[in-house]
Amino acid sequence: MKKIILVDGNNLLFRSFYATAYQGVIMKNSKGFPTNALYGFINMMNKIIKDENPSYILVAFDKGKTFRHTKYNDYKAGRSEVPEELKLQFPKAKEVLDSMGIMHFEIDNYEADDIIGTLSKRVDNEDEFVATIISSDKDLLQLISDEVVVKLLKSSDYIMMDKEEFKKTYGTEPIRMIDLKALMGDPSDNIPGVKGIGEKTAIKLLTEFNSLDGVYENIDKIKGKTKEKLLDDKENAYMSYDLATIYRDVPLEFDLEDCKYNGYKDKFKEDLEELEFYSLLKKIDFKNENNTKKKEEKELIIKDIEEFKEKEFSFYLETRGTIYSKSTILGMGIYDGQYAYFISKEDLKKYNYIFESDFEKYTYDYKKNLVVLNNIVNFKNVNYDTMIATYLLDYVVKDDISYVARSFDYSLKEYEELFGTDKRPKEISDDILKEEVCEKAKFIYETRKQILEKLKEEGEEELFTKIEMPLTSVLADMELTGIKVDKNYLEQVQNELKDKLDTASEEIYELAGKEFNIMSPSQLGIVLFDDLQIKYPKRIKDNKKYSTNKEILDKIKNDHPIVNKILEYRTIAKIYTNYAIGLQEEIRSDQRIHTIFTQTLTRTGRLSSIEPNLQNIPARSEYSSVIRRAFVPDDDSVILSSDYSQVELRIFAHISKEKNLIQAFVEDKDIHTKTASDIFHVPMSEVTKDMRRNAKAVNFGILYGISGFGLSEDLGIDIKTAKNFIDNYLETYPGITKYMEQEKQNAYKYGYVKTLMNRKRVIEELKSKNYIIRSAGERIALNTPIQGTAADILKKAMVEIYDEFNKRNLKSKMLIQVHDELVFNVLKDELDIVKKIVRDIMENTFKLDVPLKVDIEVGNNWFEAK
DNA sequence: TTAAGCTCC
DNA sequence: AATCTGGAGCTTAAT
Repeated sequence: MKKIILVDGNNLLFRSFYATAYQGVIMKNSKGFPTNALYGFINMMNKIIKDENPSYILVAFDKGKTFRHTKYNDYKAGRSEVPEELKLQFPKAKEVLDSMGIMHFEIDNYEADDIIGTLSKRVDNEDEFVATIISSDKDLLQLISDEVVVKLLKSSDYIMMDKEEFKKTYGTEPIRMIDLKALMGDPSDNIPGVKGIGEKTAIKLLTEFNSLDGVYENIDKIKGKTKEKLLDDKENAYMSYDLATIYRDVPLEFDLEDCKYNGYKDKFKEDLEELEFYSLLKKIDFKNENNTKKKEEKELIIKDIEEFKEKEFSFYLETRGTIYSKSTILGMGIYDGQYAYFISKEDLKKYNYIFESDFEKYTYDYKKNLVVLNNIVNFKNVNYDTMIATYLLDYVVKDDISYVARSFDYSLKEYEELFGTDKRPKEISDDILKEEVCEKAKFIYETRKQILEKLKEEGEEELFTKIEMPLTSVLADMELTGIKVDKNYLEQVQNELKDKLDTASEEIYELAGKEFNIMSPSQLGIVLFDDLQIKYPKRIKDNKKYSTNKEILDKIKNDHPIVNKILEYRTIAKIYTNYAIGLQEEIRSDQRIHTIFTQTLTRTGRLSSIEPNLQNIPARSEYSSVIRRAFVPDDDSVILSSDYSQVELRIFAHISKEKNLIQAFVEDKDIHTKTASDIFHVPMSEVTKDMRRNAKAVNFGILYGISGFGLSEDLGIDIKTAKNFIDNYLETYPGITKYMEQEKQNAYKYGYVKTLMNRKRVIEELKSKNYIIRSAGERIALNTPIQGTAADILKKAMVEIYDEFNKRNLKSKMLIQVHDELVFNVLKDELDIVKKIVRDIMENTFKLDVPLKVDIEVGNNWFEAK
């Protein structure tokens, strides 16, 4: 029996391209030729040769305009453009296949799918061959037969799909993949399917009725929404069926026998050199033609930790579970540039001295180490964290190190591959664990110089070493400290709110004339707009669903007494579940809440706070005082809150260099009154409350790039007046118009923007052909430097305040950061000095053309301190 | 799992 | 023709 490998070349190249390109970084060689797609492609081809040991292989490509041989030929024209950087890599891919001795094929007006479909049909029709198809496109699963299997690519590995496996997963025959797609659609392939039906529903339908025809023949047996959807989209379903069907009669002038694999040629080496894939060059065994078993690349030697001689090293802590309060320690890998070592969980304490040395240490997610190993290991001189560094380079960073490793030619096993999912956890053997954590430590060590070099190129060295790295320790300390919360008090609040909710809901049922779920937008919509016949204040769009959000309810609150009740119910319900109950559940046995500050998540440089989120505790609403009173100081202490006054507007004034705005801040005027005076052309003394309110909305709107439409909605005025406000504003402050134009231009030119401390954000949206997306990109370009600089400044202040507290041996503690506010537990004895330190540092840590101003308040709980 | 809604700066 | 304010997290309903 002969085996032929059929590879979907387009699919492979696309995958490899987008695996890295969406992070905004496209790998190029020194000549500037993009190579990211080629890297993954060649790597995968090499892996296929190694794993499959094929005698016959063919890589198929799309050619010409892509269309299916159906009556819906032009449908697929809607697929998005291929990026230029990817297009360039196609010819090279084919050239490399030649030098790898692998046949490839393309033919006008057919897709790779069709070629593979045709060849697999031939395999089905004769006796000598079996086939293995390789792609990540599930569409191809329809080709599975007794003689044809599909290996579905998933990250760096693949899943074998044969007839049995398919049946297990989809509960039906492979040919029904077409019916499945007809129902669920495939956005990536522009196949619409039936709107609102996803994979789960589609599989259920097919298990019951076997085929698309079967579904429609039995449509009366189907109930509710699903039936409606099916009937609404019947035409689309059948069109999708045709689109999803792979054409299997492409005119081919060659046969299976012609697809012999010939083995690597000398030119392959040259190609890799030209592409500068040095790690691949090392890995590939060129002499072993037609692959006998290969030697692995240089084995990682793992020695006994007892043999470790002190020097600089990297370490990687493996834990099960990513939330550190709930995670278990599995062990630690260490790499010293030559050898690797493994320390088991039990031994970590014993080898603490290794981490306490003065030698430099590098890791990934240092904060997790500090929190999880608190009281077990004392870390000293850890000055490099791959997670932080790559975040600053604007890679998308996840908890899983393997994710970012892919961007650096490294393939590390993914968390899921090693540990499975929450539902299906996998057991991991000690040997594999040991090897994997050591590989990870090695990755940290070996990419460090390269990554530091990139940081330097971007001018982010100081941001990294002086702000983000030290901040990691500050945040770890804040997380470990936590904030004291009065549980009894919250319980009491919970009970009171519960009563209010009960009363309110009864009143609502009374007014509605029936009982219903007030929290259900769809039920509420029916009550308001159908039962009570309140006029819907907006045009109802095609999707024919009523929105019942606050904006809508505010507009109709004079039409019926029920509306205000519902608004009230919603607010109380939110406070009740999210805060009164939610916060209680997060209080640990030490009476404190320990949030996690994510340092590598936001695109602007802000922190975020999770489990629970302490950055969205009510502050303005009626019930904010009730919740904030629950946050209390320790014994002999008070809560101190210190927040920047209008920090973003001040930064805006500085960056735009708008004289009028700068002057207003320098003279310490009420900025919104001043703006009102300027845009309404009245003296400051004559600015009315209403004028100030309008000016304030414009001030903030401008920061976010609001339109006349948005401002009019915000202020409840007509669009024309709103536009007028904005025009007046821009006329009054010409520097701002100029700045905005320039910033946009730069963003288009470079594809990214930077904050005052060089934090970088790549803006892919600016490349979009879609006006809406591009406009969003422009607003991002304008807002990010401002929001990001504000984040930079407060982070810098946090590090300095923390150091100063330590230097002076103060026992007061920084507890929470809320973007422009810091919350402290301050010992009463230390109140004066803390006030002074915090104000001094926050106001002076970064010099702008306008002064920075902070407001400090103190109290016996967070409410009193605000 | 996704969308809607609401909380914060 | 559709959209219209930047950055987050959490809960509930609905599918």
